[in-house]
Amino acid sequence: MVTKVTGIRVGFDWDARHHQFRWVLGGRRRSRALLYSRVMLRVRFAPSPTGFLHVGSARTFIFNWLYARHNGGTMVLRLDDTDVERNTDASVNSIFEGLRWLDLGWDEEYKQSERLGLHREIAEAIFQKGHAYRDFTPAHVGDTKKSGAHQTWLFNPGMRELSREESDRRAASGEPFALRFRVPRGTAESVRFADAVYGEQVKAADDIEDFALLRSDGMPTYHLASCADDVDLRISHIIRGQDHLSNTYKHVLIFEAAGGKAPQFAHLPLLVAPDWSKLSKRRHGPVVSVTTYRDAGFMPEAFINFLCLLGWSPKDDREKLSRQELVDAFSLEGINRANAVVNFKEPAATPEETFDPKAVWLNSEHIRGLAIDELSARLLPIVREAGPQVTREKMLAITPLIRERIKLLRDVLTAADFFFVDQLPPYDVNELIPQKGNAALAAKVLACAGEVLAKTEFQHDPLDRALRAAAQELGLKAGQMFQPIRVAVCGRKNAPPLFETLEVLGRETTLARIDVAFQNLK
RNA sequence: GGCGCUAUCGUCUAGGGGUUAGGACGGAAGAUUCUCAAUCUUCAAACACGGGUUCGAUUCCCGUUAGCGCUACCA
Repeated sequence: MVTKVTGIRVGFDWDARHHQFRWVLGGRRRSRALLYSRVMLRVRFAPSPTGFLHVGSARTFIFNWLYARHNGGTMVLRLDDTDVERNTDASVNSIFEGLRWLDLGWDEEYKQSERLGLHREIAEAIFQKGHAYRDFTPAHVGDTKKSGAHQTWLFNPGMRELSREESDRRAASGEPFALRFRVPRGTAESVRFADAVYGEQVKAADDIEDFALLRSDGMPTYHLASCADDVDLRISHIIRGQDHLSNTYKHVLIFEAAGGKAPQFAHLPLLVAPDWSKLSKRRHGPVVSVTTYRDAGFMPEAFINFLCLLGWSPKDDREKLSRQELVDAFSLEGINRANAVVNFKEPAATPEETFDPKAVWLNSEHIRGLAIDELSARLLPIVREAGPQVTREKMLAITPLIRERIKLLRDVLTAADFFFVDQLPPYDVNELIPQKGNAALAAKVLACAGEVLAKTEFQHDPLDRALRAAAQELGLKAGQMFQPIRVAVCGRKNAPPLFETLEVLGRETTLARIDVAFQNLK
């Protein structure tokens, strides 16, 4: 394991001369290192840039970050980009875009492709120690699963037993080979590790195949590169998806062969689709991509909150948790073992129907938890980008009227639309007609309202008094009076409370819209 | 096929040898305000199945089933 003391490196270091990891204790400042000696917690998030950042990866990132922050540890971001065939810049950008939106940050950043020398050295060392062998079998083409190769293979016969002399000779002659790990066979040995989530794990070495370390083009495989970097970067805890649980045996083997000690593992249950299948962009569309949530108007803190509740629980009845509350509450013990369904709807109609209802609800909770000026500041760019060049002041006045009426930030565009235009788009004139009334009554109400509002101060209380008085005079219920006015100024029945709305709209706009409605009624 | 992981309301989960199996979302009904929303109240809704162990299992063990993962010179 790796320790570090403020600013001083303590832990495993790769010793190129002796082909192994060695313990190092803080160089010149050894005495101080000993003084402050404590285990430094280091975690990493290691996405491979072969696609956009998806929600499962985001959750892995978040859990790592939470664990680091909870324990005062270090968060490492490492791009696992050893698959040159499939890596794309677009993917790298998408991942950073997603992570930036999450706004959690990280402390150190690495790229595996810049560390190939280290990987090869370690592969060489493992080979020199006899834990690996050259496999000159030509690479399989295509998907072996589909080509009917369902039988278990554990090693390539003939290659494992190749003498060192012959192996060297064929390698020297330029024959391509993959380097495979020589897993102990027929020894009744087993590989074990303790997983912080899944408990004690044991597997017979005989059931582990001779996995590749190096491809025939000399590039490291994921297993090798990942483990080599984990040791070199002194990662203390590997928190990752459960799809790696069975790979972990191989990793333990690599850690041990490289002369290091395996870190602590914690595997996370997977996020799956409503039909329990794996989340995939091809099958489930954009709902699996983090940026989709951003673009739909989720707030990062709500999205993070939602993801944390998938496969983890604070063990009390809290649902809405702030970033800090999550940091405080997070622990590996709270992680579940069963896969969690992201309950989105497959055929997407409206954004609200697409996403997991709980995510939407949490977002509305976080919106309501925001101070008006803060919420207003988040809403403003969304509105401006959509067209209307509202002023900051006006947005600030509108915000309290819609805060409890929007679930996603983008809902501001539909909830406050009538504040953003000079003239209302056409609406159904029949909407102007109040309960138990007709067009004539609506016209009467609007005419009256026009008169009253022309001479009323545009403040909540005066408006309230004046309009209620007018209703009484006309012998109408308040609701019958308010509806025609509301529809006249908002263009629809469902809108924020009337007096506040009129106050923000102002006398001029209000009267103009009432007049238009009055004309339309004829 | 082989190896492994998992199984509590529709979904996320709490719980754990004796409980009215708790909470949340979503759903339904009602209250309330000028509509909507918010809020409040109430209701419906779960321990996958079969064997053990036990005085007693949803909880522990075994099996079945189902889902998922790994089984690539992908990560």
